[in-house]
Amino acid sequence: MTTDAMMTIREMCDAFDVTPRTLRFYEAKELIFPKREGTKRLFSRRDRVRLKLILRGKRFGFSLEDIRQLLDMYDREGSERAQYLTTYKLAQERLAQMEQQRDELIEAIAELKVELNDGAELYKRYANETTKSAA
Amino acid sequence: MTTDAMMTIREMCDAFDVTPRTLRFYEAKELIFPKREGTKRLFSRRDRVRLKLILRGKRFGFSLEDIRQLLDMYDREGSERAQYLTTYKLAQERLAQMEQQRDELIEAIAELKVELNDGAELYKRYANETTKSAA
DNA sequence: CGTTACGCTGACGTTAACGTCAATTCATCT
DNA sequence: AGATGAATTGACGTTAACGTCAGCGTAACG
Repeated sequence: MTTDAMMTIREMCDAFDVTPRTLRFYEAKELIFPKREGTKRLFSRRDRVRLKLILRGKRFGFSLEDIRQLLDMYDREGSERAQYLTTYKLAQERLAQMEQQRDELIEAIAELKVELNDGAELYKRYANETTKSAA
Repeated sequence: MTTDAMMTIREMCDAFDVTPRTLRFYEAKELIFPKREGTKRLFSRRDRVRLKLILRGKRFGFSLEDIRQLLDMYDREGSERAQYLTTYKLAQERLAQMEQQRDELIEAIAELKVELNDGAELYKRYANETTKSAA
């Protein structure tokens, strides 16, 4: 159904907006497993699914190492409850981190806005003085 | 008024919770300018003010290089309107970045929560099956 | 058969912000 | 005087996720 053919490295790069180096790097890190036609890489549907998950994981802020472990567990999904729980726990921990990060960010934004307001008033005064002396 | 004495590197480290390496690094990057008593560093009130600003800047997510530029302008605060505007603009740009980052984070959190819910239901099914087969 | 394009494999480079370690100096404590 | 404890400089190490470059093979075009 979902285009089942193998894809070349270039097609992959165009499809996912990554560089060849990135794909080779992910292969070296055992995140994807392209087959070979002679020496050239061929990416299967499975590789594409994994790459999609990798990129999503990155958006979530997971490290590649985290992602590799998650993918490994994802493979034998359901086969081992304990492992699934590990995945679940890892994701929840990450979620907690992200929420904390979000809160810190929100606070920092608020602080920075205050500074900017202070600054704006300072600037207004200077602008006034300048205007006055120019008048 | 605000304790005007010079401080040793150790006092600084204790006061600001940084390592000596950090202070030396900041000096090398020309963010602070401790005097010398023989070969030993002595930090003035000015250094302390700057360090405080540096650490705040880091909380805001500025790079040290950004911070250095901001401090330089801060020094001649008010003396040059154009420079003040530059500072202001830089801070606003950073604010925009942070707000975008915050929004992306919030979205990623939402996505991740959905995944976790999906996962939780999957797990419930497995748990059920296991319970059944155990019964 | 020459060249142009693409792919492959090492292997070293990059960035930020320090950490870590060695060799040395200096002052103080005993 | 010897030992102990801080400080200093210089230099290399670290981490993540690739970027970049050299040197090589090969496949198709004309």
